[in-house]
Amino acid sequence: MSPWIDTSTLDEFQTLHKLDPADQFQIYNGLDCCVTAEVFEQLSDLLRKQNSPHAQNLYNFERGMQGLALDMMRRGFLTDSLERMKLAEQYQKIKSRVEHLLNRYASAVWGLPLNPASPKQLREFFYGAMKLPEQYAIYNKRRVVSCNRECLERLQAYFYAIPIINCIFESRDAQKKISVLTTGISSSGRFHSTFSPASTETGRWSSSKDAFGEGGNAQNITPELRRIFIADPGKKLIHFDQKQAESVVVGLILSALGDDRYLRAFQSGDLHTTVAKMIWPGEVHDKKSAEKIFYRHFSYRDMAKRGGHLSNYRGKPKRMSEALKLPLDLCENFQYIYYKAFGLEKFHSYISKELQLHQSLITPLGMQRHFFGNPYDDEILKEAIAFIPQSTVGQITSIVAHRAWLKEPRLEPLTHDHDGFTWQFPDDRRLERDLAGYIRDIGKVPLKFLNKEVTIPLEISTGWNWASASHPVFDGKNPDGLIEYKGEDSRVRTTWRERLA
DNA sequence: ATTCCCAGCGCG
DNA sequence: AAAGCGCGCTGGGAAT
Repeated sequence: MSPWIDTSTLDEFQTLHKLDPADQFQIYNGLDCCVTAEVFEQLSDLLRKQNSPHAQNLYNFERGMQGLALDMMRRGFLTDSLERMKLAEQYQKIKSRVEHLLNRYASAVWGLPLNPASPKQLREFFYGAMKLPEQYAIYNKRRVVSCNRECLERLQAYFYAIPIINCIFESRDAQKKISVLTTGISSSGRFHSTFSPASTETGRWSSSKDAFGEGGNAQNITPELRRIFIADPGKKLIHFDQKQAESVVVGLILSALGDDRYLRAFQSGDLHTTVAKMIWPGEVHDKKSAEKIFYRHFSYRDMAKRGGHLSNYRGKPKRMSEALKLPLDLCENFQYIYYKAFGLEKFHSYISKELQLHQSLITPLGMQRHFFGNPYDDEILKEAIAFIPQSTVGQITSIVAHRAWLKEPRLEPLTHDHDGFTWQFPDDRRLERDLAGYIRDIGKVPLKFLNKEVTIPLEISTGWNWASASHPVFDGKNPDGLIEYKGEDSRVRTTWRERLA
């Protein structure tokens, strides 16, 4: 028999800690339920007083996503343990080797070892011991002396620093991957994440460690590591992504403002390839040549995508030249042509005007975001310019996943990555065709902005691991990876057969 | 020994 | 003066 406890007068030290643990848990439970209910009463009151359909819609929308999110969190994503251990070992070897080498270089310079993960040591080493000119990066609108990748790349102009910097890059790359491969995968070999449908400014989902502190963010896994993520035995992955999604939304807005050139460029072919052709007319003439590697694991097309995005969202040529490793004059020229070709300044000035009139924006899907900063400030303007495309695309993904979750139990939800979503389903060719058709159907989410309407096309792919089969990093050696589904997939699960043999 | 912040970096 | 936006995690290192 538990005592009556009045929590409004409960003293933590005088009373609570003297109760037996069962009673303490009861109190904890009671507070968890009752305080939540009290918060709800207060919040719904606020919502009523605000009398805004947008706020109520957003609340309903995000609340409705919780079941789907919980389903994904409980299921987790199976990983290939053997492959995972092999990769982790491989990166660990690379890391020890380059760090050994790095320490030899460092000893020669300043008689001490050098930890490539320590910003402090790196600064002292390059700008102190080696006397190289200080390089700056910008964090949180602050300009600081830094040794991040861009800064070190600039230091490669000093030839004697090149081998040292290369060691640091190799070590950092390896470490990043090791941490994903080794941190907290449950004993069943599954990677679990928390998915939060209501934690971002834009209405995107966020992903993080699971409730037990294991697993991690499933939204920042590199193409290379995605190969570790596999379908359960007897299952196959099906994935959609929204093609050039944010660009379409920018195109929709421009079109509603009376300029449909950007939307037309998208409708007449691959937009990012078109942009790549504009930047590298000598190297890129079609989609195939656009997919050649340009820098690290980025293709020309990837770079064009980033350059286009950056320019759409008001990135300047200087920033672009650093991000895309291109000469400044080329970027200035590119952006001049790009803006002129598509009339992007109309998009920017429209957002600026809305911001100044209302201090808020409403997306084609009815999500409203308030901007509390100075509406004449460029910083707020940039947030606002990025808001509508980001929000719209993220919410479409959620809508499609939610529709499937309500109606199609054979689609087991696994991950949400902003412009795309991945499920697994029982590995059967007829079912595969039906489900691909089903996703294509529910994937049609018309967007209306002012007087214009557009629907973002989906690309559907299937496979047994989460990496693209055709991604350049695999050099054609990922036969089980995702490939675009065009009515039939004649493959069988190769690695699985080898594993059983 | 633990907590907190920063720098750096992955994804969309 | 110049700066795309949105997230979350790790390791280093200072603070507690």
